[in-house]
Amino acid sequence: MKRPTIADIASRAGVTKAAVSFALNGQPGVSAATRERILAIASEIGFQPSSAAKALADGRAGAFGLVVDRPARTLGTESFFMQLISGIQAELSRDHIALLFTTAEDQAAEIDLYRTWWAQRRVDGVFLLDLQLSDQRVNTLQELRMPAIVFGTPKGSGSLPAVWQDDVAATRTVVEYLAGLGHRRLARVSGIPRYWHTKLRADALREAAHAAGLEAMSVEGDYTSEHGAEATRELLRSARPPTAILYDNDLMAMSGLGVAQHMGVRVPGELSIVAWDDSVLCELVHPSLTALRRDIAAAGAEGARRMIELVGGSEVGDFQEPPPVLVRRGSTGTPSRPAGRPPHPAAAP
Amino acid sequence: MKRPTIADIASRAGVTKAAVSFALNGQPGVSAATRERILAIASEIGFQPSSAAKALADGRAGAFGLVVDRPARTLGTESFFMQLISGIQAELSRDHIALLFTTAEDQAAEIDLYRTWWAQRRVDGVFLLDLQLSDQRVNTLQELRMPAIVFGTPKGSGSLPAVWQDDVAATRTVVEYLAGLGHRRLARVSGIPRYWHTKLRADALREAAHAAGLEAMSVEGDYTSEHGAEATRELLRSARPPTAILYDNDLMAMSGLGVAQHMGVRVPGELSIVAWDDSVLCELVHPSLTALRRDIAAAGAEGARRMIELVGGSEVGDFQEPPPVLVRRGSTGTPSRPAGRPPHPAAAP
DNA sequence: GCAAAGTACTATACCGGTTAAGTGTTGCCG
DNA sequence: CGGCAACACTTAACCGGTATAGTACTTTGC
Repeated sequence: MKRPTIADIASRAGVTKAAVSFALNGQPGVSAATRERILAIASEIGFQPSSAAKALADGRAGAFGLVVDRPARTLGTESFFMQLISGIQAELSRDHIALLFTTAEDQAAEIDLYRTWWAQRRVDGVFLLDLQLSDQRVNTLQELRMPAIVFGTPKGSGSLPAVWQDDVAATRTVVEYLAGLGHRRLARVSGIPRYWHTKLRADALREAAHAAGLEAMSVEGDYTSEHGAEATRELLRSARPPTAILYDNDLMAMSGLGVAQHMGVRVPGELSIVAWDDSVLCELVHPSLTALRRDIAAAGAEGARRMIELVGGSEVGDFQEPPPVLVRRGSTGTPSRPAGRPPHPAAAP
Repeated sequence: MKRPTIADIASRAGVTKAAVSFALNGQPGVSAATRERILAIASEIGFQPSSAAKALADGRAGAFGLVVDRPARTLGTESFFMQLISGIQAELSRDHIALLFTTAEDQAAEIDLYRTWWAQRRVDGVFLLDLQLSDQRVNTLQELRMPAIVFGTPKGSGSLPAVWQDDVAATRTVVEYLAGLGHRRLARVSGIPRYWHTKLRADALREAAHAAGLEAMSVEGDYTSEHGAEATRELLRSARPPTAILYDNDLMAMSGLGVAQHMGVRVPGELSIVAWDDSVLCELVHPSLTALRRDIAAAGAEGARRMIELVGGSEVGDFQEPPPVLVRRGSTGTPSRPAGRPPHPAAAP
């Protein structure tokens, strides 16, 4: 009933603990015959090494950490985390590495947690999310010399390797698509401005719109449906409302759609809507939402692979994900009433 | 730069490791003066005990596990897990206990994971979700003598303590509310039938409807929006469609609402909708959805407390959560066209 | 005034692995 | 046939804590 140790295997095989350790880890020092006998016994009694003993002996916790510091309620896009975690875990489970996952009240609590985990040797490294413009976590981790992989832009990640998607190219894709449909006035409901990706997307929108000869405006949001609704009302009530809005997440896009419909603005007839982050929500509403889809699980897996290399002592570089795919659905179309302009001015130069 | 150990503290305090251990753990065996000196040094150098060493010495991993085996895509939008985890973590962090969280492909993989965790002494216990009618996990955990807390009905949880909500009472609340509004024909779009809570709710609906003199029908769903939509179409096309539908989760309720509106069925005029599980989604749609709200984080915290007691060796019993609250919103009302009956037959006995 | 009891420690074994150093046997070569 | 290397192990230290047994010194009791 008691969980077996290498000592149990050793006595049953008539050798010492050391021989068992060699056999189990593929080290030289035991004959092939003995090795096989030991492995047979180990698998027969279902031996698994104690993670604590292993951690103590080799100085590796055999675990990584992931903390989310957004308040639990406003996490609109939880599917993100589940997908990320299952992608990460797919890689980690092969090496029997565990993932510590938790939520934190704020960034200070998150940093505290890193300090504690590191001091306790609970984890060998952590995954960082939602990089901010001047991110204290990066400094802390570098100072602790704690391995970390950033999911997000390498800008501002310091020496920490990043797994990132090209927000600039993605923005350009959306702008060109909308321009091609005949839109001339775009708006964006952004996420929280202190995040790097928010800034990158904002800059990219400005540039891409300029390059395509379009007007672009921006309203700040915070990923909640309330802000999505409020921002949409504001935009649609303005003197020269946009004919297309790009939302920084699916939840705001959804509530924006609701607001537009409530105000009697036809989608996509009078307003096209694009969501950043595809999800089941986008398919669920009427019309369904055109969205940027990203393979989150693949990013998680890539990050996990890099983390393993990193704690193994290798030099690890940044990794750029394949560009997100624009999934075209019912919420985007040719603007039928483009506020005093012909429907397809782009087609008539 | 190296992380300090009790040996470092011992040499700085001029005592042995044992004295430091006594001082840090509040054991007798050191004078008050020495204890204070040791504690001062410990906090000065930011000492935290190595979790591995501690685990090895006292046989406790200092961590619990939580596995979800629903496919990552379908559990996407439910904030359930985040809330549960933050509730659990709120209790665990006080004792510096970690939470291992991961997803598994299916139940077999989940059970494998439990076996591995237990054999490796990675966790001291696990939290179980979505109890099924004949749940192999319960058998496995009992056989391994692995501590576990079930989030869900005590029926079928065997000897494992459960933290549960009274689905029967909640169902009755909904039925009585709808009956009070004048509804006479109810339907339910259920979750996956192999789950205990699905069965309990089904039985409860039948009984409560019978008691209130109502008709009740049921269609099977699987928590995805596709099934929610399909089931709704089926119900509304039937010869005698219901005037109210109770959905087993928010996502199916949302898509049901969409289908109804698409079919030209007015909500709540011709159809009332109630969702099990409140979330931001329910507030987001038009009309907003009446829903059963449960304090998930509180349940998580309660489960965590019980888990700590359980691995501490105490006898732990089941805990019944406060009944879920019915949050009344725009999706429910008096049936204006109750299929050939007067609007308020309940009021005219 | 001296044994018994208590206090404040130290010394050490132990948890279950890994690993460097040591030992006995065999094989090969000149 | 002696010497040395290679092999197949064993011995023992170590990781960083906890816990038990032991020791020196002080206090208490009669």
